[in-house]
Amino acid sequence: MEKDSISKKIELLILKEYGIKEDVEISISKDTKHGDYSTSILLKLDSKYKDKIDKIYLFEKIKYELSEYEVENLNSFINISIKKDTLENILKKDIPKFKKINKKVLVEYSSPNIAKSFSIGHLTTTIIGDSIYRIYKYLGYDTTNDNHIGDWGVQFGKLIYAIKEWGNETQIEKNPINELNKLYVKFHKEEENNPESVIKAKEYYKKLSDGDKEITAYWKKIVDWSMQEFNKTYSLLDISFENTYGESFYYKKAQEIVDKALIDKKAKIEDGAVVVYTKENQKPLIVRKSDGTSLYSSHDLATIDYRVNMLKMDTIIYEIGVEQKQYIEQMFEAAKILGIYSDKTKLILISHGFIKLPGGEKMSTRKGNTIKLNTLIKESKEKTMSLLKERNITNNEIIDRIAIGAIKFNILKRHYSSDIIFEWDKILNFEGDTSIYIQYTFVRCLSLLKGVDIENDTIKLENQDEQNLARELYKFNDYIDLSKLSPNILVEYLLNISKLYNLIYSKYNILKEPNSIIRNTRLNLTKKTMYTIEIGLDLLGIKTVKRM
RNA sequence: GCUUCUGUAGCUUAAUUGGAUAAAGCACCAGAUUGCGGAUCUGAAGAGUAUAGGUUCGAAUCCUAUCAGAAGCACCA
Repeated sequence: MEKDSISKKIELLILKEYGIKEDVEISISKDTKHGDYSTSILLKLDSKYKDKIDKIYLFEKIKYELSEYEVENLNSFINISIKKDTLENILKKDIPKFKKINKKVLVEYSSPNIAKSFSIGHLTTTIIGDSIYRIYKYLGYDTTNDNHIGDWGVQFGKLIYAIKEWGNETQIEKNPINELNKLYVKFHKEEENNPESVIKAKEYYKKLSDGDKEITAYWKKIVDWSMQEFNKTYSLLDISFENTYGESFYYKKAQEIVDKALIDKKAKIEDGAVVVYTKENQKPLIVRKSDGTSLYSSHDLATIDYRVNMLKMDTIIYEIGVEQKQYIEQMFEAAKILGIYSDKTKLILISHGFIKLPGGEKMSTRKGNTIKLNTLIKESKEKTMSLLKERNITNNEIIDRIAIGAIKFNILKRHYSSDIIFEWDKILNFEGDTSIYIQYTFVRCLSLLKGVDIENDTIKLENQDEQNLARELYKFNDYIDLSKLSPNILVEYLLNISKLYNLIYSKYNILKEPNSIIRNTRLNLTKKTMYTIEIGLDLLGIKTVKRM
């Protein structure tokens, strides 16, 4: 990345000149007036070391060091611009690939609960997590992903009770999640007047934990039924997981961790349950229930243990809802106290906001006001289909790519932490800052280049519009790096590229341009824009189309 | 009650984590078309970032208080 190489050069220079080790942050300039990259290092050093540093002298040194760029000093900000001939040269070349980085990264996302339907509430984690996974991989990290499904816990005791009491297996098999959901709801109604059912359910969970054959067989069926449906959804969304270690994978290890914590006196028994004290003024974390069974917190501790100590991950990213934020942070804390991980491993929590209904109401399975993902996809497809029909396109793959892209884009374009109010016309908006706009730009490039020969040796950036586009294209890799935990930055970037290209497209001739050098330059810009969009959209999990 | 988070044009959101004149889309208004795909392009208007203080060369971003909203508070995940 350009950014990093510039910052390293300046850091070295400062070290050599003053013996000071200082991080030099290079940012991509927001305003074209401020060049391509800029840094406020002079101001920072000045306020930190006052008399030791001569700003003018240091600036001259930096300017000399960065002679391959145009460097200027404006109110003590250093603005760095890429020279025109560098831009022209780079336009001839392919987009550079990132080198392999010897760091292991795991991204956990999606993580639905077995036997519950996949609502649009799960969409955020699934789509953002997937984009983060794709970006890390592209950046060269040794990256993997894990769908931490909720396939263990008392709810299975409840479900098994419900199936045994009221279930009809052939009926369940036809429409598993729907039927299981009904049974689950029925159980919750029943438990009020029949306390016996809860006791029974807990017994089943205990039996499951102890490996009882009959109960385990039920559990397995429930998991398989659900996974079949989830997998359909994932393939529709073009999302795949390298690992699906659910909670069931960890419950035994969880118990061992708790046993060890007790021996080490890092956990204690209170009211029959095992707890770990974390921060002062904070309620302790329960890691084993008083009936001896494990629960989510201990499964999560075992999960960290496995990822850090078995898989040797350097960075673990959790893409999870805000409602779990405080809990997860406490659990991280507990993991540290128990010696499961140290600062050597980075645990990153990406906590996304809610999807709410208009009026601010939260969706909940119990209230029955959830919007199913399948419904959303269906609506999006119908809208796409009717718009494409006007253009005589009925190709299913094109419909899918546009419809699914629009859904993903709507989630990815905002910062993950903000809540989303679900309104049909907004989430299915096809105008303005949308994936459709970017896909359309791609189609324009593609159809323009059809059957055209591009020469590589003659490129001259004649006007400001062409230069602006070339400059932005040049920074693609910098932007990818910036967006690794915030895909919305990449979204913004791709929209900007599209805008810059569309301006050129409407303002100038490309194919009809008589001057062969100018024509060729614009064709190269077109090609580069096209590839940039294709790679960029792919990192968001969105596909391009050939016509629309 | 305690803890955490949020508050930015009429609406939906950005702002590279403390940097330069707060940036877009929608809606509204005015324009571009015998075009390489108009799902396009140009322009205008619109906020000084909930409020009041403070720290700093420099604040939407940090600190304090107030107001408004949301979430989490032990054997669910």
